[in-house]
Amino acid sequence: MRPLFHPSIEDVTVEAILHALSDPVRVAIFAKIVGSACSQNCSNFLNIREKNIPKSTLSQHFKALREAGLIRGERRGVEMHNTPRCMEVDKRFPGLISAILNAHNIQLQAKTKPASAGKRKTATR
Amino acid sequence: MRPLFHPSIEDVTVEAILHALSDPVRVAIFAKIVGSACSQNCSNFLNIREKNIPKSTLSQHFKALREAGLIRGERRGVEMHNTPRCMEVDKRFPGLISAILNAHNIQLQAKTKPASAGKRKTATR
DNA sequence: TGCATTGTTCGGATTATTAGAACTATGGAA
DNA sequence: TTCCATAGTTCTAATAATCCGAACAATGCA
Repeated sequence: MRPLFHPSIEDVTVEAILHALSDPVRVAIFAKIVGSACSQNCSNFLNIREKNIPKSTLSQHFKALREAGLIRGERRGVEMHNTPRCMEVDKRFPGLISAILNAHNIQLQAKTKPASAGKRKTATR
Repeated sequence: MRPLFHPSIEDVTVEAILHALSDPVRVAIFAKIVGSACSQNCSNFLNIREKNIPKSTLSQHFKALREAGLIRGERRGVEMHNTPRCMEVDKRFPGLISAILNAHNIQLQAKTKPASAGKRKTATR
């Protein structure tokens, strides 16, 4: 089996990061990896966002996140440990990841409680 | 000709924004629209980033930016005036757009002058 | 050795992106 | 008014990317 490829931090591009995080499943995965204290293996995400993701698709998603430079994957025995590369990425592109994750959270909150402050003006032209 | 569609700000999603800006041509267009004082028409971008973009492709790119909620397009006579929607978007997703544009600038600078401060450590592992 | 578990790779179907050609819409000049 | 130039859009077909089931590889354990 082919060894995992990780770009060195100076080869990481904004385009690749944005593309990787423009997929709802992938942001959800990334957000969970960032938010959890210990590293996560892939199968923890077989049903994320109330959807059943086939594991072949999951594998591709993790590959996309890895090759965008967002996570680091390390095989440990039969499973894989995924850790975020936020520190490095943040040094290269300050504030980028936190702004994206923050926006992602705002959107989630607006979706789960739509009756709150979101509708003060009925339709913002 | 079909009227232009613009999403209202609460329908704008992070995914759509990231996807729109994950294309090198589209970020370049958007950055220029944001950076210029007056509104820009589409044909100003027929050759951006030293590439010749066919106008049918350009038209699709502008549609993508519009429908992501990033710009507002307004037909004035024969041409179109494009203005950014940064204010609205920033109210919804604070810091998102500026972080992306900032990262984009960092990347551009690193590309145009690769011999400067970018290589203090020969290879950042 | 045999098997369960975890993740990858392959192949075909579906979907998105690209760009040339034909088209629409507007403003001016003759 | 008629004709033409200009600015964008839509149509269509080729190409590329994505998705997911099936087959596979790699590890750990009974």
